[in-house]
Amino acid sequence: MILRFDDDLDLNVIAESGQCFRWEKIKNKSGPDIFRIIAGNRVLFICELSRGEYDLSCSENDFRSFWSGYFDCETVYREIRKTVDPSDPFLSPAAEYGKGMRILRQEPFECLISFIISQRKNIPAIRACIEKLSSAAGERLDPSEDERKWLMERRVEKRFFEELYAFPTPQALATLGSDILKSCSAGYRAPYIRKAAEDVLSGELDLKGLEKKDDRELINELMKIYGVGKKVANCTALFGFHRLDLFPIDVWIERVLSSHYEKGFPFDSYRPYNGVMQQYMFFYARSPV
DNA sequence: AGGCAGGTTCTTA
DNA sequence: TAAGAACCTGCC
Repeated sequence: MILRFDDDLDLNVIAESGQCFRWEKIKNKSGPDIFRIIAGNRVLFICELSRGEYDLSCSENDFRSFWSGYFDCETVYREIRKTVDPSDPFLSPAAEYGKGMRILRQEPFECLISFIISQRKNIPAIRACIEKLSSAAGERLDPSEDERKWLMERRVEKRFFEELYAFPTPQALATLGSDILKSCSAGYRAPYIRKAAEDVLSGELDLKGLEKKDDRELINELMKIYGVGKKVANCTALFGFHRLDLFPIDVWIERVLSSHYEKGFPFDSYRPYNGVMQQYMFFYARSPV
């Protein structure tokens, strides 16, 4: 389907934002690059044809029922971006550089496990680990006939869609052999992953139930999970529970805060969207220039 | 070769 | 309560 969407949506920015780890950019010599997105047990291929015009592999129905929510199409990020203080010497250029950023609505369990994995790993390593886990324990994902047709027409190489795996369910992760878990490069995080999956499976950890808690209480609950500290809890809440005001502080943001905000970041000015500001700052701080 | 990468837990004072 | 060590693994 063709989508016309005039709010901020830059696929390159989101793919490199560090909020999601299963976006793969498929380079295309004879047209716009195509992004393959795996979310839960769904896959979507999408590219930007021209400014504000996107080509998606899904049906309009699938877009309405799932992807539009995933991309958080209801929220107008352009308006949030415009609230950035133009005289802020760091955030202002950061927001300009990160124009097109959105906060995806990702699935809480997938998010939780992904950010547990992320500790002391760089982004390529996080991706690799999640891919290994998914192919070891995830359900096989097969594009529909229509999607295949879409892919063939655009000359997408088969290796990009012939063997895809969903993110593993709590059940699958809880019962995965620890030797296999280790072989997915989970390292010392393996017991954390196992325990979190077991707790969700047993009902001791009720992620669905956490949705009604306020931000403070949600963070509190997430931090009770073995292997989840302040940073992972904040990332899970921001990206997995769509708590747009939460502001995860990792090493990159820490550097930004200490070098540009000695007197403190103006959180009060950006409520309830401090998390969006965090994404601009993170993306800008990590930019090659 | 040794340090480091989107941290957290465990130990010690 | 706070600082420091230890932790898997892969990549420079």
